[in-house]
Amino acid sequence: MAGIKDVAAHAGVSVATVSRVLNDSPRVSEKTRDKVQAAVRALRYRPNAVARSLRTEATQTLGLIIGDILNPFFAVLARAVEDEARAAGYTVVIGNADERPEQQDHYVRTLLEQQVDGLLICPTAEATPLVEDCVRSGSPVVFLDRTLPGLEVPSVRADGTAAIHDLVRHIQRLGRRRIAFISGPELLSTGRERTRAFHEAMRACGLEVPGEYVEAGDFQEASGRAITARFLDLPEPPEVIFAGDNLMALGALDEIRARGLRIPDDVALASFDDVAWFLHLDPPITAIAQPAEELGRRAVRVLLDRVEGHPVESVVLPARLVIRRSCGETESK
Amino acid sequence: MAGIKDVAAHAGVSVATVSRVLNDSPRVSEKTRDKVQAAVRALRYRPNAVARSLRTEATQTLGLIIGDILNPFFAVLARAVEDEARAAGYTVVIGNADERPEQQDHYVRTLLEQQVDGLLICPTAEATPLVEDCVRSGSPVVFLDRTLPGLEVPSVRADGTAAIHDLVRHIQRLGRRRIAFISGPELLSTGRERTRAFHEAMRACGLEVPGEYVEAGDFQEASGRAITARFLDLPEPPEVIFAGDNLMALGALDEIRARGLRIPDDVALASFDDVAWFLHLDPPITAIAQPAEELGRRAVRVLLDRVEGHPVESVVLPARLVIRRSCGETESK
DNA sequence: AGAGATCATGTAATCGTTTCCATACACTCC
DNA sequence: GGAGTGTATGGAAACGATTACATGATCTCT
Repeated sequence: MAGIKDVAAHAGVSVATVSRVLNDSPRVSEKTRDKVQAAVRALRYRPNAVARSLRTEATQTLGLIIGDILNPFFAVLARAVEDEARAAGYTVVIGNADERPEQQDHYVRTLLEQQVDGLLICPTAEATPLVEDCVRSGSPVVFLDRTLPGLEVPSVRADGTAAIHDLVRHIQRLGRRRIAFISGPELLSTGRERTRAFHEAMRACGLEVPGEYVEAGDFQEASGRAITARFLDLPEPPEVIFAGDNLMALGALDEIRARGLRIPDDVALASFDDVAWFLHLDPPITAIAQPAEELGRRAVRVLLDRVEGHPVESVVLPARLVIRRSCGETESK
Repeated sequence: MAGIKDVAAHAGVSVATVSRVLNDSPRVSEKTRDKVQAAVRALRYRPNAVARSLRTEATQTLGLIIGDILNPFFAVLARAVEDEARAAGYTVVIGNADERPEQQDHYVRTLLEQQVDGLLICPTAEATPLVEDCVRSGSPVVFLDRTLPGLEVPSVRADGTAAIHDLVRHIQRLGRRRIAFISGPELLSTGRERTRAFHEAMRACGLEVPGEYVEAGDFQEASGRAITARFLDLPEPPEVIFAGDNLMALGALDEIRARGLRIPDDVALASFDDVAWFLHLDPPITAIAQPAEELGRRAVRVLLDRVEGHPVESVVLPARLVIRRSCGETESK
């Protein structure tokens, strides 16, 4: 593979000059610039980013660690992160933690060794020693979607509190009161936050939440289905089932269908997380949409600000209620 | 950041020895090994992969260029590639070409500069000069899902021919004959192949294919919807609409629903590509499933064989028909 | 006991860039 | 015309690891 030396020889100049041309430094005469560029083309020279990074101590690369690329929410996030990063001249390396702390650690370690310029993490469960370490040692890290308590790390996330209030009020106006919630894992900040918001909203609307009406799943399809089954088997089953994320909503949907119940007539369904195909279901599912693209973009901007040493602040964007038909026909205004 | 030199100083040995311990070379005494490892822990030393790569000329990184991470088919592919690569000690950098040749080129260039050890490409449209160049210059490239004619590159893909035959026969047995096909772009090998297989299958079953019953979309939702509209406006509309990929099937579904038609009673629907939520639709969609995980895994294995200089062969795996209810109730056996 | 083999360790070159500093040449100005 | 000021270029030292080769110590065998 041709190197900068070969280009220099071919153009009859020194490597320093070639390097200057490549990084279009101003101090190069028109003539030599042309000679060098001709040599570059002739030899099909391609700069070696590894060598460059070693010297400049910057890789123009960001790391992104997410729960699971197969979850549409994360896919959208990843896509947005990549687009924004590319626009800023960065490449993104995505790591799939698969919601397992040890695999998350694997990626943190690998990405740090690869000398990424910054790291975006959607943290799984509690902080691991490695993550704490790397935060403490000052690596530029930004948390995305989720946060970890007790760590001084800027984060970019959505707040669903208001939207959950809106949802409960919407349901109440449609004349239903018995709402059950499939909550997320207590270990995740998003799980905790949604559960708290649900209770608050119910109280604010003057609605009861019996203990059996809230059960924690693991954000995966199977748990959504199992919990829905238990809800429906209750002596007094709920009129509405609200799932804490899109995968558990899917599980709930399956269970409801399997029992031959109709949505929304027999039981209504709503979900946290909006995904493209909710719109295509029959009936379309009422959901709380997180601004996923915006989250991804903002996260990159915050991270790059950190990398450049600017002071940064956490970002919280509101989620919003998207009313469709799965909780009943919308009241006319 | 502590380097190998600091570790050496701390342990009272030379950098060579530290390096040997790190790469667990056998020629190190038990005692020094312990000393070095202690120093590594004490200093929280983390090897610099950039420096290592420069010296060893290997980055332990693979590049993967796909059409769009938001398409569930590619998401599954990406996930499988990553899993298999990680198992082999490699990291994967994913590039979203967004089905645009120039963006594909951007990633090819960037990934080559980053010195990836191998490149997996799902090529968009025709070969660009850059891709041809890089293939000709012997970079280890493997095509995934799609191929490019005229280039000597091993590929890993699924063949849907047999499954499309099965589908047509299935539909015929259910008593329908007028099948329309939303085909993919002529520029993509997958588009061409599916169209050819559809025609063959129809002929083999003795069914007619009027010219108006085949129209090419772009593998995106909107085109699926528009083409479906035209099909349904035909004087003699089809009894079955077969979409060439999952996104166009979604578009078709929307158009059918928007007209208040019932599936499968008024018109049946089938899709190439199976995605998780087809199962959750009402009715569940009959589809042709590609072995996406297997494709991803095999692609990595073929690529790594190439990287290691072994002779490799292209892989073709069969797609298979998954019968659900969107074409009518299955005949009892 | 001395030659030769074996083993642990160290010295220094190297990978392909960037960049600091020196240099040489051409101006301008008094 | 010599001092001063730019400007284009080159030489060579980094960056942080790996590794060929050298070295000195210890062991084995006759």
